[in-house]
Amino acid sequence: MADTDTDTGAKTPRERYRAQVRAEIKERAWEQIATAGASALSLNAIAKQMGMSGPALYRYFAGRDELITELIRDAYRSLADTFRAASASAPGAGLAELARALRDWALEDPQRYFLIYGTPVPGYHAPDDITAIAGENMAMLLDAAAAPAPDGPVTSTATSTATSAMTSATTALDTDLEGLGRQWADGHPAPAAHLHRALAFWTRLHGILSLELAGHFNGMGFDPGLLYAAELDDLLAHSPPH
Amino acid sequence: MADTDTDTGAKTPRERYRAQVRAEIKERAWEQIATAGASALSLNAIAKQMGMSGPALYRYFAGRDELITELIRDAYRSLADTFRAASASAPGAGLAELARALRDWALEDPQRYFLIYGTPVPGYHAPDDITAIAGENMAMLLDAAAAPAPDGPVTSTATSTATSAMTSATTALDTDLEGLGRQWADGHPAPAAHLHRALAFWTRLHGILSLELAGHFNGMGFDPGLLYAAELDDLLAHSPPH
DNA sequence: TGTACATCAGTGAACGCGCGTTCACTGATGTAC
DNA sequence: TGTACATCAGTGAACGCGCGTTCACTGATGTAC
Repeated sequence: MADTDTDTGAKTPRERYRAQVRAEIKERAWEQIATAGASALSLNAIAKQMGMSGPALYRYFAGRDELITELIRDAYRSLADTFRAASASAPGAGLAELARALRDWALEDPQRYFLIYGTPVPGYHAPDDITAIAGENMAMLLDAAAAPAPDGPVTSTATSTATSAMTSATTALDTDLEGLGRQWADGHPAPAAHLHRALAFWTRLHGILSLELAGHFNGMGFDPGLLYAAELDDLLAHSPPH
Repeated sequence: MADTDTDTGAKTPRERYRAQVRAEIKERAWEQIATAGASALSLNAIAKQMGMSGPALYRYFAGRDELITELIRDAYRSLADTFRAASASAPGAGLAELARALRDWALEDPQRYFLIYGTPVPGYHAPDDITAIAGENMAMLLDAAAAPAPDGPVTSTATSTATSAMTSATTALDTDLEGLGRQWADGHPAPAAHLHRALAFWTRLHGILSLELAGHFNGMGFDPGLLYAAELDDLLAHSPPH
């Protein structure tokens, strides 16, 4: 729904119209993906739905692949915007705010989530600018992981120092993460503990979200949102050691 | 590769041959899925690869849908066998053994993992017997979650009682899980803490595995196996309260 | 303000492809007497 | 052991479909003098 096309520069009537049609094509594409999945996306079907002929779409996209790539790009951008908004919402916004935002964003359009984090198409390789946006998201996550956890929402009675038991697997991982810390942070390298927390944040929440959206909790009769909150609380309470 | 067809009963030469061809069709199907994903599975392509005509396959499967359903069934069965073997390997086999087995099984054939736990086909609904096998897997997981954690592989210095800080999200989840506990356990209901641990086990490990297999850790240069081990250790060290 | 030209959105026909699936059939394999 | 019949695996032709994509084209919209 958001017009994510490049609207910078001049805006002649023709360009305006062009951007408008491009946007509508993408909207129909999202509808189609939501209905039958990304693999069922068809240019001809979109054209028919818009009341025009199939080849007309080639005025706006070089082909099916370019359209899909554009949708993936938009999805990553949308998530980045959501994270940015969540970070800007509160002064000391941390992982809890990002978690809430991520969950809302995923539930809002499950197929959009799957387009990014679902089963990959074996042949497809994302262009560089897309991986750059994905990295931007990880950087925001890392920033939030570096901030000290607020004791407001977390009702843990144990202090983080008392509970930071370092297992052997954690020490092995932390030494392994040093290279990544130097790669991600632009200026000073990120501590391994922060990277560890960011990764655990990502993988835990994705695990719940993807299983939930795929319907694997369906007959079980419990609220996945509570499991989501519990896993987040656990992560914030038992902070990795510094 | 394993012959999972029903081999009970008599075995006339014709039946033997029939089972053999059925098995080869499935093998080719798996190869095709591994190459181009499940959505690209084509009966005609399989037939051509086996040197026979397209319609010949209809002697063995009612259609494409039945073949895919059969593959999904086999995948669930294979995972169940793997879990059973891991449980039987050691006398006090617990979550750690299941985690190892799950990871090996997933890495052995990523597309088989995705066929079960990947992006769902929006229209498809699994038959009852498949959800039954899936439930069997969850039951084995729950059994392991109920067993006391061995202190061998886990090198945590904190005792489980000292670290079991109960967050408000956990208490909310635990009360929500009571219904599920009565539903799953055949005889006596499972405690919410065990269900909680089983669910966290599942979602955490799935989160790492699915992102890893999808290639989302690719440029990051750390070993996902270490993150996997660290998350497992964290789960075993900070046991949910009983 | 009007005319000549360039730009560009959209059409319709066509190409080649592969798909799932049906149907009537041939020929080999098994079974019954 | 041999003959008559039934079973069943596999073939080839065909149906209808929808796909992505190309091409030459019409007609409308904008631009330049």
